[in-house]
Amino acid sequence: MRIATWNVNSIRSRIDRVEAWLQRSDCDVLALQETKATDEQFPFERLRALGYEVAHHGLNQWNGVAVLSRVGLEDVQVGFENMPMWGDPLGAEARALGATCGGVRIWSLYVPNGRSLEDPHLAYKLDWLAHLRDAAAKWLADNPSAQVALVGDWNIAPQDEDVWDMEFFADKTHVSPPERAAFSAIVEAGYTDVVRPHAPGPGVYTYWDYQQLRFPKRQGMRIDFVLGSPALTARVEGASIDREERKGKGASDHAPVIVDLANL
DNA sequence: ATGGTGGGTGTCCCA
Repeated sequence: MRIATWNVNSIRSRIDRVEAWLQRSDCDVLALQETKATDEQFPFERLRALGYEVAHHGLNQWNGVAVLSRVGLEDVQVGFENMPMWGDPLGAEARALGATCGGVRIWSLYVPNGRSLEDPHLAYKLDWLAHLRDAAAKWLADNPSAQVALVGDWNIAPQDEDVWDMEFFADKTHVSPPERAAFSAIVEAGYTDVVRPHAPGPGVYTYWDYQQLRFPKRQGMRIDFVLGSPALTARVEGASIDREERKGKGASDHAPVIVDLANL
């Protein structure tokens, strides 16, 4: 079974690319982030026509997460337990969607962007991650052999090699100790980065800013991850980052991240 | 040539 995650940065502007990618990638499950669409605007039919069941959660032009599956899609859940809210008026943002696909509990996650070290959005991001940790720990406590994949755009570079220049990021988010601690807490709760062993760094990234010619200059960040529960991690046979998809006109600023699981 | 972006409900906000 092949699963993947991809921040598409607007499904409406990227639908041709997503269709073409699905047609060539032999993917069974694809989690999307930043669909930037309401459910009404989401192109369900074009994806169903490719053989996928589709669950989407989108409230407005921001955020938005989806799960596509051709191996079943059951028990869809919008948001995780006690997920923090944001905004005025206070409300849940469309940042987490769970679904069971082929026996794997997939969570498509779009972790809040902290914006800057002084911004209240950073505290929101840390709180959101702490509650995700609590929810994910409980899923494993309830069933230690559960196959769970926490996938998506984490907006964190956990190691120094995950950014192109630590000096550039010295006063920026994504690499700060509190953010890295929040990521580590989820790892310590039992979830493993299953891609890194198959795509070692340095210089291996999943995101390149549109600005400043970051992609051709190979100045990226590794911020999109697939974290597997122990039972899922045991099934991983390979993984890759589809850097080719970042090339050319009309690319998302993120590349798809792909994981291959042994059949049961 | 020392600059160079691209989404969205757009002339501002968000990444």
